[in-house]
Amino acid sequence: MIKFFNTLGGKIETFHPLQEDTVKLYTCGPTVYDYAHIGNYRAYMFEDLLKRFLLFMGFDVIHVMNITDVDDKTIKGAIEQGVSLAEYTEKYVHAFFYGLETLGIMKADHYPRATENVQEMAALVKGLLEKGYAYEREGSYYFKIAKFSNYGKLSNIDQRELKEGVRVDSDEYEKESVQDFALWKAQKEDEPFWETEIGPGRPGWHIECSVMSAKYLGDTFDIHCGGVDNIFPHHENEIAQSEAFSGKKFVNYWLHCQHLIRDGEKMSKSRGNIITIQELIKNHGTDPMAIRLLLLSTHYRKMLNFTFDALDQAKSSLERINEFVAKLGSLSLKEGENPEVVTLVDEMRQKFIQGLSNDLNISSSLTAVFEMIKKVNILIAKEKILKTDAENLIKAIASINKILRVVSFPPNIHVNDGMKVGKDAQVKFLERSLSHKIDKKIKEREQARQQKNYALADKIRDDLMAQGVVLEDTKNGVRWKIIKK
RNA sequence: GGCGCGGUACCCAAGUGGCUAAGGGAGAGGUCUGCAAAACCUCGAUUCGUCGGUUCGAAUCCGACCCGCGCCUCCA
Repeated sequence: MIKFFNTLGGKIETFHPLQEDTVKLYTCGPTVYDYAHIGNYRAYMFEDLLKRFLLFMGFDVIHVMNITDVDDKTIKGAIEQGVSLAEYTEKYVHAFFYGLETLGIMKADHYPRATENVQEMAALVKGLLEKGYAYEREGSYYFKIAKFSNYGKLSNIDQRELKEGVRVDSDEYEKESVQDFALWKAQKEDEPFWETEIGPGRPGWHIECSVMSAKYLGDTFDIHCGGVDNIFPHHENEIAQSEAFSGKKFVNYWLHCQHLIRDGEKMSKSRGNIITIQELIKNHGTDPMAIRLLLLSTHYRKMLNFTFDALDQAKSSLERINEFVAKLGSLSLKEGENPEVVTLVDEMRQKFIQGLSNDLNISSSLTAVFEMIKKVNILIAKEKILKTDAENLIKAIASINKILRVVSFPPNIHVNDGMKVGKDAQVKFLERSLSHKIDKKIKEREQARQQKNYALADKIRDDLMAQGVVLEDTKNGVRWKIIKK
């Protein structure tokens, strides 16, 4: 039984998709006016966890993520730089996908762009106009909130309780009511515009999600995600537009993730406290998988306070798992299977699934993994692990790694997890090309050690260390690995 | 002012009525080692923001309060 916290209603609910084995998922994508920061990626990471978990549980997932490539900020940026809107946004779109790939976030099935769906948006505005939910003022169109009685259901904001006198866009002064929002903005001088059946202009922000979700997922679909800051007004307005137009329920489950904060404050471009993935990797030498685990390991409804200390901790946790897998691969074991291990694997798997089933409680799932590692390590120390056990354990880790996707399997272990990581592939290549050279050095060192020439042995070890290769003397011989920062 | 989220060990973080309050990181001790490193093991909160209340029993439910943060304006 899978349960999620549904913002609509504000409680935990059992998840039932519209179709038994398919989940229709819409996640709010980036506005491509600047480089995405790790706070933005936290949302995409939470959505990745959700999606991978659903896939893991046997659902098909149809995933749509919009790309907002026209809005006030993109227009402003393009004008400032004297380039076309498309030219301006393209580099950020590119960077966005680079970030997804770096962090191992699965691709959506569709990435519709606002600029490619403008005519459909105009058609929706026209439809709302005909049904009396919209009105026109000087070429702009607004949604008439007074007409939509369900307004405020998602965010629990009663219309009357909206703070009076808050800032109103200077170009929207002609609205009937402050709370009404723009569906369509009339053409302005120097700004890009589209010729449509409702006149020249450009879409408002909320309309794109209503149009593009319906286009790929239908009038009603299962899950809609985003950051908590989207609850109001963005998602509230989407509901109003979509339901007013279709007369049907828009979305069954609304899932929102909390913010990533830094030094106690929300990370955002306007506050100037952002950190990008590129910055972490290039300036701090961070392993992208440590970033992934950090973003993943705090429950999505809890604020995540980003610190470099937390990043180090995530990296250490990750290494614990990686070391475990590497150890399993390097042991020389007797044939056979220990029933105790079979039970441990079963328990881990069960608890792992149970955790995620409970509103994506990743902490509980990770605990299951670490508990198993701990118990197996004891068995390894007692030499109670047999060959089949090691294989089963590796399979089990590979299996849950379909969701976590953070584990690096050493070159001698071949797992088909169907996913390649850029960084992993790089490291593996490095390992292969260095392998011969290092083996030679290790032999030299072993010789020196046998002759009790420890000075030479230590020098060889230090030299390799300087090159980022760590040697470890174990019972089964010398093991080496490349240290990733 | 309205609507929300959170406050559990040095740090991160589960647990939401009852066995010893998970797990990870850091630290201390130990095993291993020529020495290291790495790895592994052991240890760690009589206590869950504060104060009351309900209960045989509360970190968990109720009330009040304190603190931090977010949204109400573009924002993941």
